Amino acid sequence: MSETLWDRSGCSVAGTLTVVGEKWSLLVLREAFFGVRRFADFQRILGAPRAVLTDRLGTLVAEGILRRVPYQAEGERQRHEYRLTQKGVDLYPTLVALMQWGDRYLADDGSGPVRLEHAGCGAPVRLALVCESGHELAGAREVRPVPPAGSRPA
Amino acid sequence: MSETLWDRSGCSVAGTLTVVGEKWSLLVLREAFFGVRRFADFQRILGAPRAVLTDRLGTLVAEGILRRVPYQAEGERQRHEYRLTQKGVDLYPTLVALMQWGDRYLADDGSGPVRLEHAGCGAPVRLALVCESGHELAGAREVRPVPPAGSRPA
DNA sequence: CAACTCCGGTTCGTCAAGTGAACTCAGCAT
DNA sequence: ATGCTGAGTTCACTTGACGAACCGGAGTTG
Repeated sequence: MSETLWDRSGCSVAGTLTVVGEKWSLLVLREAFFGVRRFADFQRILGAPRAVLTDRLGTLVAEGILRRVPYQAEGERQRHEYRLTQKGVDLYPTLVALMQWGDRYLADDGSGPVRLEHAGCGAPVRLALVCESGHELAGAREVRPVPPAGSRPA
Repeated sequence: MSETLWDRSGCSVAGTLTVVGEKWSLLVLREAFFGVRRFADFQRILGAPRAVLTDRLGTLVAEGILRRVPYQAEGERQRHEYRLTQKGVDLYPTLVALMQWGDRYLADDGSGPVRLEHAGCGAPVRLALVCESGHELAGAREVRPVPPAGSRPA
C-alpha cells in the first residue's frame, strides 16, 4: 500500500498529453517532421477526417507547436502552410521514442520501415538515457524518480 | 508539393499509438513506473472512470505491457496486481520524452515537479539523441529520415 | 450468524469526440 | 459561364469517455 504516492497533479506527462495526446495530433506532427506542410497533404496521407484535421491543426497552432505561414505558389491564390516552431521541433524525441518502441515490438523483423541517420555522419540515430555525469543508462530500472520537496501523501 | 511522400502505412509511430495512444493508457503506465500496482491505487491517483481503467489495464495486459500477478497480503484474500513487463519497461523513454517536453514548455519555471536521477550516481537523467558513431545530436534538424527501399510515391 | 467494509470490478444513462459523406466558398483556368 | 482545386464546414451516425450506482467475494466486527 505505502508506495511512492506523492501528489501527481502537476506532472508534465499529463500536461503534455493534454496538448498533443488527442487522436491524430502526434501523427500530424510525424508528417510535419517528414516535411508535410499543407492541409491537403496531411489529409491525404493520414486519412483523418477533415473536421478533425482542421481542429488538430488549429489547436497545434494555438499551442505554438505549428505556425501558419502564408505563401502563394505559381499561378495559385494565396494559401497558408503549417510549419513546426521550435516548440514543435522539440517534440521530436517523443516521436522517436514511439517509433523505436514500435520498431522493436510491432514490426516482424524488429526494425521499422523508416531509418533515422545522423545527417552529419550517416550513422543510425537512437534515443539514449544519459545522466549528467556522462553515463548511459540501460533502462528505467537505473532511474530513481525524486518527488518534489513538499510531497504530500496524496 | 513534391515533399518526401513515401508510403507511411507501416510506420511504427502509428502502431505504437494504437497500442498506448488511448486516453489514460500512458498515465496508467506513468503510475506503473512510480510503483503503483493495484486497481484502487490507479483509480484513486488518476481519477479515471473505473470502466475506462478496467479497459485500459485489460488491453495493456493483452498487449503484454503489463501482467496480472496474483498475490496475497497479510490476512487478506488473494488479489492480483499489475506489473510492468520488459515490453512495458521499454516504454520508459516515451514517458520521459513527454515529461521533458512538458517540463520545458508547460511548467512556469521550465522544470517540472519530478526529477529523475541516476540510481548509481545521483546525477540528473535526460534523453539524448545519439548516433552509433558516438555523436550527440542537438535536435531533429540533424536527423535525416531514410525511407524504405521500395518507396512508392504514395 | 448478520452486518459492514474493502477491493475490483460491471452496468447504465448521458455527453463529448471521432467518422465519412456531402456541401460551401474563393480564386484560378478554359 | 463552367469547372477545378484547396481548405474548410455541416450533418447524421457511431464510438468512446464520464460519473454514479450497483454487485460479489473475502475478511472483520459485533
